[in-house]
Amino acid sequence: MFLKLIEDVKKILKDFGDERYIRESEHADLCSTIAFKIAKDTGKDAKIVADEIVEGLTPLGYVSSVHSINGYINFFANEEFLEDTVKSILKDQENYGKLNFKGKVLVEHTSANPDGPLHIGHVRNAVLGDCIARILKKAGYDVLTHYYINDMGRQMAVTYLGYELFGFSDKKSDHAVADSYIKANVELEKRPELEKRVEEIMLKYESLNEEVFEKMRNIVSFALEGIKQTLERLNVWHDEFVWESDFVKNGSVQEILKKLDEKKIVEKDGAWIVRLEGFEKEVILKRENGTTLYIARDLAYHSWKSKFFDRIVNVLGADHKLHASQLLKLLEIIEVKKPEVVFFEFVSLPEGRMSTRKGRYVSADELMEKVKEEALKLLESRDISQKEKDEIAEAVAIGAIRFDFVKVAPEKHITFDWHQALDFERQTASYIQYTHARACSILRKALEYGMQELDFKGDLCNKEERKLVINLSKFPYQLMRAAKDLRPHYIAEYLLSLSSNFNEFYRLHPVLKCEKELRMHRLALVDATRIVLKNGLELLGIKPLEKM
RNA sequence: GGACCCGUAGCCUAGCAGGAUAGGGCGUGGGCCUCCUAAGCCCAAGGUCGCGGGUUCAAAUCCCGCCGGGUCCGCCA
Repeated sequence: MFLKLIEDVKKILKDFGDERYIRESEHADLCSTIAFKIAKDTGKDAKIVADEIVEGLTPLGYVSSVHSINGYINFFANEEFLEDTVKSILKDQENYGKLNFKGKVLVEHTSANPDGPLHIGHVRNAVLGDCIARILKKAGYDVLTHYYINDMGRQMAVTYLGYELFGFSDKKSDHAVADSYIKANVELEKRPELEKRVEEIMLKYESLNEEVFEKMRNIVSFALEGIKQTLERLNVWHDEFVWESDFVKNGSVQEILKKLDEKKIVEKDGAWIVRLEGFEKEVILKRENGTTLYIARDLAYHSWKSKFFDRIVNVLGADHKLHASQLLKLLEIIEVKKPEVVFFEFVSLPEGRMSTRKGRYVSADELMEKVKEEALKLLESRDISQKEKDEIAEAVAIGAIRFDFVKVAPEKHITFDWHQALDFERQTASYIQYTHARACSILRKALEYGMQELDFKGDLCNKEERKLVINLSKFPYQLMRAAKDLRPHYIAEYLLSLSSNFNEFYRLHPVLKCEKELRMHRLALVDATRIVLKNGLELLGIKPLEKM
């Protein structure tokens, strides 16, 4: 509905309706700063320019009034806008917010090496990618998600070696794999002659040696089993798990190499080398021993992606920036559609960066367990069943973890802090879940008392209600911004502000105790808020609880 | 050394196609449950928006330089 308001403002401003100068404001429902721009170009006073513009304007559509103040042109929405906002939310329910973007989108995310369990760095990737996929889906796209299984790297050969030397313990599979992988790395330091075996495994795997191939696939699948359990608990979903080695197996890596070769850019000096303009570092496609490198397989994978999708999104750690820019450049050369890459910065521990190889990490499983324990403590004294407590604690814990990662802009470094991770007193997912539960509770009671009619009236709105409705109207607008920029934290910020608006309203204005007309009006508003919070939480993969 | 990212109160963070008193939260101090869930709400203190220049009527936001932190610069992925 807010998008409609913007359209109306554009219409009112006519020639001055440049969208770049229309923005949200704390002083109005919308404002335009076009007068400042014109003042700059013409050398006039912005105040006077704004006054002159406003003189010639007539409000229309959802806009009730236009004012010029200090160069700003302020717009206010009318009561019809408030009513239509609430009505369309109540009508559309879970579909409220849906946009009409069209096309097929592939989102690849997480794609952690299957040499151990997911750690909190992978969680950032998984949550970001999963939220982006949810947002794009709500925006109208046909979305598919991929986990790219990096089964061909050196680290997998070391994992294989670890299995040969130590086997796997009976821990959760991904943790068992990590233990042997870590031990194998220690062993490699002590006995450098084992390097030969590592290389042999890599060579045999790439040449599809039957025994090594089968065993490697089993090891990787075993690790993946545990990883999938973790992802499921995190409420992160992948439609497909794609094996890197399949692109070797089906010949598409060779095809890509041929394509590049035809472009006459490959130097063959034993190894296959491409020197890209503007890059200080050359790209190696093939080693002297004939095996391919990651980038060769990645090119094949992206060539495949480009055939089926209109928009391709990759979520990657910032350490992949060089690789990604080289990949993009090579894709450009062979005329293949390029992906949009969403980078996120590192999650480190107070004692430094994490490393699976060195066994220095906080696993996602450990994080989920500890956060849940903490959530359970808060529920101890509540008069609800143990089963309910467990379900609530689980939803609160997963929500808190997801929210903590999605809330901060991806380009910010995160230093993981246990104290912060376990603190529910902060404004976090549980704040939004609690607000949602509050709304549900009022509606539940209303139903119990036989007060099921809802009837929102624009003219009954007080200050807090009006503010709340205006913010409710912004949900599709915020979704659009998040989908365009691939920045899910807009949604997190939005839900916090909406919760705050609702809690202010809740404190000052009783719902169930007022006379009928006002009660029906407020109940409608409570229900509309409930719906938007629910839809918003679902965009972030957080369970909207009805009781807490 | 080069390239990229970050630097906003004691701590975490939003704002960064320039614009109205720099928003939140944690922590600190003080209030609010005979009333729809206090995982809530209100008030207060706390800010050279890393530093120095520049552009502009206007800079947290754009440009340049510096400082601090991170990442990358493998025939690893």
